[in-house]
Amino acid sequence: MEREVRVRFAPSPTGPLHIGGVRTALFNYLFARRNGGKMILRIEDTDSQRFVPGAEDYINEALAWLGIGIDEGVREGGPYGPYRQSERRDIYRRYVKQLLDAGKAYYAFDTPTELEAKRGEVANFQYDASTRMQMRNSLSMPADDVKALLDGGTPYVVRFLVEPGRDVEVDDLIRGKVVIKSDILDDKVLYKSADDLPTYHLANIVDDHLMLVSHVIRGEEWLPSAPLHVLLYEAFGWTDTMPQFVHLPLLLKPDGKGKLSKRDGDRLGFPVFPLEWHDPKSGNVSSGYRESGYLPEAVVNFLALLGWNPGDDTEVMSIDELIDKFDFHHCSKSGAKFAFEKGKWFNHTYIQAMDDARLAELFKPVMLEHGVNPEAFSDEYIRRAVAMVKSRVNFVSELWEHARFFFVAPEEYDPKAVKKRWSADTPRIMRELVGKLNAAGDFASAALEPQILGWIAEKEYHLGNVMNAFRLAVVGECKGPHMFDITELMGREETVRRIEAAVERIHPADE
RNA sequence: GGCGAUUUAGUGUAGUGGCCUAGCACGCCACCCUCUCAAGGUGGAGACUCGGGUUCGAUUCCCGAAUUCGCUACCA
Repeated sequence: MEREVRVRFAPSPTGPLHIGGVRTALFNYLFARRNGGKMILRIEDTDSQRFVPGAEDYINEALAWLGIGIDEGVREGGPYGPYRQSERRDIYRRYVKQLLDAGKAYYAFDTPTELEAKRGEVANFQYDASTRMQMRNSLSMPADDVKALLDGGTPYVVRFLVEPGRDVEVDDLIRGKVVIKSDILDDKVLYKSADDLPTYHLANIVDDHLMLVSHVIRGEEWLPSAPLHVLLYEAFGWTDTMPQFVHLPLLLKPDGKGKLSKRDGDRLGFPVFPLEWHDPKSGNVSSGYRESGYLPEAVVNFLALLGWNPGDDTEVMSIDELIDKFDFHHCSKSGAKFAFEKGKWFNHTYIQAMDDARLAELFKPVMLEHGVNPEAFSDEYIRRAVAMVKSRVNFVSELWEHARFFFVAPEEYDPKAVKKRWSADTPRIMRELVGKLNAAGDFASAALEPQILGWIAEKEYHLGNVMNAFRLAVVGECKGPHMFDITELMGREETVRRIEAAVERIHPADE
């Protein structure tokens, strides 16, 4: 019978959550929801050396921003807690002892310095069946000596005893069966007495087992250690409930080589973190998707399509649609270069589809940043202004450069446009235009347009020149939405004021 | 070096032996639309890593090579 789907996202709080980690979290979430299962967030803080304060909060906030819901975790609680590994020491100790008692693990007293020296003198040194008897451990030393060291409080680690000569099989949902020889595996450290904490491998297996995890969905960088994990399940006698492994392809640098790293973002001009991160140690600030103006639903959609597809040509999908279509059958096996250009397009697409009122709300802080108080304008005015220019932006922040003229009269005029569209005769025509605008009854776009166009035709003026001079006066440059839509929103008074100001201030380039 | 994974246009991908003169999207180019800039519409350039097999027939199956990536810590 099928067991309940329970997946976990298990980041380690050593810094801000990376966008690749976000993708892993997303796939876990999508799979859990698709199968009516549970999503667990487990904090893997077994490396006391690399712990970074604030990282855990960051992880929670980032997932919340993206809409990746957690069913069980540090904040949410749940029946299999605690969900922070540093709080599970008792549990790990018990299982380490179990392995020790069963002879599947042993004590090792080699210091890090000794190991380092060994690696220096022996090429490709590996702590395994071929070398362990030459090292200082409970296998190579007399029992009395071991006991003495232990009693004396000598720091030690517990290593997993890997039996050589075996083919270890890992069944992966994306890659099929992967077989490796146990000979090439080393006796991994499972536990370190120095901080009374297990390493990833032990904690991971114990927790996944205890938390009833059905599918381990993680990045491909874990594939090489999956055989070790299989061996661990065997050693504990848990093979019948061993989770199904799924190793996701990695997110690669967009330009050259290697997996996407924290440095790449600022180097290539796109964020690699969901949220802005202020490093507590260095004080460095790394940009985030949220602060860069990305919409969470766009980020989710974009990320979902990096390494997965719905099996058809559909690309724009809400998170609910993604959940509905998600499966591992359509996951690709190879790493995906991080295509941030397409990410922009997704954001563009989501902005177009967004409700104008919501977009206007998102735009208000941007106005404030540019010294314009949104309170000085009606919500409707802002909403309509934003609606008119949104088709040309990828980000909410870009709305400003396209819509600023709705809020601030031009202070200067694009010199190239002036040169092209503002001739000696233009001021006269513009004054005439002002007269027409003042005389016009209805200032609505549909009503005003035929009147002005009619006047231009009647006078046999050059349509392009007049309209562009008009635009130049009102907008400050020759671009933007339909001219009469602009004037309708701006109103007669402001339109006329701007034309008069332009006539005052623009002097056609001499010669 | 060892081990593993991987391989369709610049990028993300569809494709499970004939429907492929290889589809879609981003990006790029052109045209249309148009008072401008976008958006939108239409069209275009652009790919099955290579070499052997298997087969009547391979992008699709097998073998080999190459490529790229990952792992190789008392980090995850």
